[in-house]
Amino acid sequence: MADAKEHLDKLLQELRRGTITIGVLSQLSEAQYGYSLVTMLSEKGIPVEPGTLYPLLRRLEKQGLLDSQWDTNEARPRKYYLLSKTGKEVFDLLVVEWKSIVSSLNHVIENEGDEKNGDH
Amino acid sequence: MADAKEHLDKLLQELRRGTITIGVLSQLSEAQYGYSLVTMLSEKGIPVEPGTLYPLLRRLEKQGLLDSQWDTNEARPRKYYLLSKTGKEVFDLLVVEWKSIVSSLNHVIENEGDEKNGDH
DNA sequence: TATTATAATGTATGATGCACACTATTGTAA
DNA sequence: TTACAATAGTGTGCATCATACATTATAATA
Repeated sequence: MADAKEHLDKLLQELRRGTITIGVLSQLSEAQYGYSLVTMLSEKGIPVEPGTLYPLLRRLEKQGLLDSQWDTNEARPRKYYLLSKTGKEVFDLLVVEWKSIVSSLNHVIENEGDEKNGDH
Repeated sequence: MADAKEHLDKLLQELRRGTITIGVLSQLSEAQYGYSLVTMLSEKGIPVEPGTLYPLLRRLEKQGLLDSQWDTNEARPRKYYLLSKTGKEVFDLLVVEWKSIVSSLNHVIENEGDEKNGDH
């Protein structure tokens, strides 16, 4: 029983994987900095470790989906990220595909085990 | 523009990751063998590579979520997999969490960019 | 019979992203 | 000055997935 829980955790981790990216991109129509994203997303039910987020932001920037800019005027320097043009496009496509995945999966989950529809 | 597509593919792969497990588990209230799962899931909009599925099945069995049994009576020997008791429980929990993830994500996707709710 | 296609299972390898556990710096409040 | 919060960063290890390949057995076809 105890290790079923551990396996669950791992499976959940895999499930969440990739969704973090959508979550992040969804918040970057307006510029945000890393720390604000961490708290913001957590409040919205998508907890992200800083050690996960920061590398993610850098990856997305390197891929050209985000633009970044340091703001050194405020108290502590903050690095603001914003969706690039490409990022917007990719985000839109991602959302479309995401919905398709969700719909397929909901379908198999609900029809789970009931195979008895007129094919016998 | 061309490489945005590649990045998309990679992001999608990450998105799908983990969902395959739910898809597989959802079909195993009744015994199935690997090949039948591949075709079955593909028809239902969840394409899986055999080279992905077989290791996955073995993993899940090793974790105690699946039971397996060879059937050597039929033409070609087939290895049938079925949800174990633990597997059922884990699947149910996975589904709950999955729905929660979906709901959180849908929420941030739809509220994308509209931050203007009385907190300033 | 020889050949090809397809059903069916399996393995090895490589790329990649995520969590975790750190380090580091700067404000601010005690 | 001590301590904590805000803010950003790095390095390592693990697990999953895709791709490609290998293998056996049957069915079909020439």
